Amino acid sequence: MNHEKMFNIARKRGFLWPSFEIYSGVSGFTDYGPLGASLKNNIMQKWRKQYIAGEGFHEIEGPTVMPKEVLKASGHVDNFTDPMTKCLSCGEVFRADHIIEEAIGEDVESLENSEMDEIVKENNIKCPSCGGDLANIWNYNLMFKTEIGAKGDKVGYMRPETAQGIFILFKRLSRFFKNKLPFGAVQLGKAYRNEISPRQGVIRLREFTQAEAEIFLDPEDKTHPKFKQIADEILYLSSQDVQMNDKETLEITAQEALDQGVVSSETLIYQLYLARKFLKELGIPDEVLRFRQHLPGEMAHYALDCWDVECLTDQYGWVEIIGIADRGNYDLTAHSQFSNEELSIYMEYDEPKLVSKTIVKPNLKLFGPAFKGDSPKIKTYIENLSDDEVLALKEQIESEGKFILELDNTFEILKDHLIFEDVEEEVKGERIIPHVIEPSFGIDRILYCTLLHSFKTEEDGFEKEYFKFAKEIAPIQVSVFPLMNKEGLGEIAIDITHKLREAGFTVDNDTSGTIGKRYARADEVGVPIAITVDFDTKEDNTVTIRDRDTEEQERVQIEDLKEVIEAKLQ
RNA sequence: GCAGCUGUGGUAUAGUCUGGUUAUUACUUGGGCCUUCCAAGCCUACAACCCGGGUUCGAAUCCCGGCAGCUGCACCA
Repeated sequence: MNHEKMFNIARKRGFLWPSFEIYSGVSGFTDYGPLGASLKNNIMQKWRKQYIAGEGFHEIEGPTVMPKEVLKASGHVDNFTDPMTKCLSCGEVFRADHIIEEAIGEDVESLENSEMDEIVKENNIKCPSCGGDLANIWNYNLMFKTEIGAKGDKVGYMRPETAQGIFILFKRLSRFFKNKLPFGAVQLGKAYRNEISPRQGVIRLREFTQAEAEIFLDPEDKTHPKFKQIADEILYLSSQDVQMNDKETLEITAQEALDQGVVSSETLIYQLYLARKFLKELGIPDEVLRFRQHLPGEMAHYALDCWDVECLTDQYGWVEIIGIADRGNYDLTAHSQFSNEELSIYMEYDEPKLVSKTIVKPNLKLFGPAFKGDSPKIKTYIENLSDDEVLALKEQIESEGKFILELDNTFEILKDHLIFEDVEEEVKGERIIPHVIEPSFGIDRILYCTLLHSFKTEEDGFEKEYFKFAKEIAPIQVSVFPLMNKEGLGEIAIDITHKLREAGFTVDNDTSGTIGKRYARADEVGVPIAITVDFDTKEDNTVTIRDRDTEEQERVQIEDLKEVIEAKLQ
């Protein structure tokens, strides 16, 4: 693990470049060079393979600009902010709550801005650097704000996470999945957060790529059909208990994690397992991973349970690269309220249930004449009472003989106006709001950790530094070189390069320097397979094919190359 | 956002304190020679003073502002 050396080579060979460099750069952004972009695509493609093909989920792609309403409902407009104030004389900007806390020694985090303004006035709090007056407090929102349309009166934001794009499609998705739980939708794409001071390279970006899956579940049934297959897998878990009581990391099977209640559901455990499998196949080993449960105070207010997957780095310490949360029904409930849409799903019972209850209806013979023109609205009120309210009404009328109803007028409802009936009703199912389990991957951070942990150094006369990428994600799959640049070997190498490109491989052709140097260059960027054209090639149409990891060579007929390479890349 | 330190070819650096020649050296990269399988050697070429302003006859060097990086503080729903 060596951030500095790794980062140097990553820059030199075209993985990660600073953004807007010729204009001195802007922090919080990064450019992926040719190999970086390719590596990132390969990682995302692998993610798709695992979560779409592997789990039967489906991918959607929503807009990155969202109207204010969506983010109002999700809570981002109101809560994704810091209160700020500014000195009117020197222009310095401060976190308002921090200045106040410092001045009066009280925690004011939960107060409204206007309340904090009051405190500033009452306590005569001034600018800490020059003593000037402070402006009224405003909220600095971490979202990038923009305008939709020419009139500029429709406020939009760059999405701060991809998840909301899935929640707002719930009705459509639910129908797409034939209204059957569980189902999962995924989205890969950019998200934006205008961080106040991002300083950790690709670890904390203002524009970053997420891959998220939203798995919609029956709240009563969070079992997972494939759980049995992974029940014996060992998991390394740092639970709340482990963290708070300084215990050893748990090393238990998935089944034990479930039985002991360490993780709350089969589906959540299964997702932890999947995350680990994914990272392992990218070349990030168990030793540098930690599965850490959020502490009670750390957990977002909506989360029922939340686990972070963290990866060890030498430069930044433990870095959160994946979050796996049980968000309950928080998001769907919020969007349902704000949009007035029914975001629930009808669950049919295995067997219809017989429910006995009391219903109430107006005794129309007496009801109509008693209330005349007012009867329709009173009737509507009575019919919309909940089961419990009907019981309460019945009780009151039976004991007191009447019920006073306050609508736009006061009405006196007598016992004779109503008919109560005890009935048995057959209920075939009910509408429920699904719970959501969300694995959320930070692709840029995962790419960084992949680079870091694929990076190897060896002392071999000189220092050898190279990326040993998992074959599946190597940005260049094959390098082809002539042994020497003469007697037409170069032309044969170019010919093979073209043929392999047509066969669908990413192929590099390298003719400069010596053969040893070319191998070294290929190794540096983790090319798994190198092919050398030599003088025998001209005689018998064979080439040597060399495996990066074993350095073993074998001779292969040119026409067999495609199959041999395919087999080696498996 | 605050404080401190830093900023020279692709990389690593000399020069900055004490202003003055064509900005040092190595590696890398491109072209060539040589070379029969893992960074050999030789020739050659490309390539830099973070940006802007100021002081000065003259600024990589001194001063101011900005940007970026590192460290600490703060922030990270």
